[in-house]
Amino acid sequence: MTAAGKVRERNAMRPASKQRLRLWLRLLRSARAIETQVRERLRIEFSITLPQFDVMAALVRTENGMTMTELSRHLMVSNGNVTGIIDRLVTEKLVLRQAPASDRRSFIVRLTPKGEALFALAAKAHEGWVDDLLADIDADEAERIVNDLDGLARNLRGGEINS
Amino acid sequence: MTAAGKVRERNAMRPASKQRLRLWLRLLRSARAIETQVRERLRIEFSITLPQFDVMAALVRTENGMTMTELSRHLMVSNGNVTGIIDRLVTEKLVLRQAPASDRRSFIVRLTPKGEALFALAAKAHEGWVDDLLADIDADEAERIVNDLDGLARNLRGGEINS
DNA sequence: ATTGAACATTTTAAGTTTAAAATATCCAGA
DNA sequence: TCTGGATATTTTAAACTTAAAATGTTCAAT
Repeated sequence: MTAAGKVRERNAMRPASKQRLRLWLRLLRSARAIETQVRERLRIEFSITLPQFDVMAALVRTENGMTMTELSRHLMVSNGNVTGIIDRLVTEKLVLRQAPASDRRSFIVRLTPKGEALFALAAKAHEGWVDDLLADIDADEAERIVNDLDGLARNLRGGEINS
Repeated sequence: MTAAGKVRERNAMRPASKQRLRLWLRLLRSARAIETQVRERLRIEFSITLPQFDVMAALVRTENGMTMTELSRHLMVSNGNVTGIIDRLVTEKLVLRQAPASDRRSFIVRLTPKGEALFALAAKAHEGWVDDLLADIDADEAERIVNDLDGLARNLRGGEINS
């Protein structure tokens, strides 16, 4: 038997629970490896942090901004967390907080023109980095995994799923 | 054409770079969703944090402990980070630092018997949680994704790959 | 033996993250 | 109108995280 065949046989013998545990560890490890790369490049090339990039990526899709709670849910981070990230983005004049007339509890967060311009550059670079980092995975493989992960995410209460 | 067929056609039209970007966003989202669940349950049931669990998981596999640097590389976190996590685990008497005679720069970190006992319980529970969370993915699917992610990880300098 | 580069770890500063408590506001029902 | 539960956000405390600088140690080449 080939070496690869032996690996397959050994894996097939694992109970499903062990396979899923392996999958989870791989998932975490891969996500961390990519995150580390992206974080470092964002810092060096654009002087922004990954969470700040994530917030801007959420905002750029919306016509009318998002509230703090919407951001928190979309990014799957705690609500208190968003406050600090937005504070720093406001300081850098990349986003602004607007008080809607209708509900004085909430704020609408929007990108400023400066934020839009910076994000456009960063997003373009970001797509290129990811394309390089994932170069070993072709489009079909990528789609298959995306679909598998979609099924997975439906089991987990909480987070939104977006394009 | 079926709705699923339309989705496939639309996805097939995307350039590979967009597909890879989608994959990365899904990967991050799935990992976060699982992490949130695991973190909460570890805290509630075992009063430990996820990073502390990760450290103990690394240590339990070793016969002779690991140095701080080995831990840092294995977990793919910065070296300074490990210091604080170990400090807190030492306070809880779950691990201990040993000074090896050979090299006074380094420390060997080991699980205490208390740490081993706690981790054994937590690891068993953890495997069950992950099995539930990933229940939609069968063993074959899991193995396929694991293999795909392995190929991916090889592109990324740094992190170790482990069973 | 000395020196200097490499290595292991800790420290520091800034930012992120969470859970939980506190504040302020909204809104529906009595 | 009033009251209470729900909602939106901020604050707080503790832990995590990183990058970079500082400290101490090792080791090889002189």
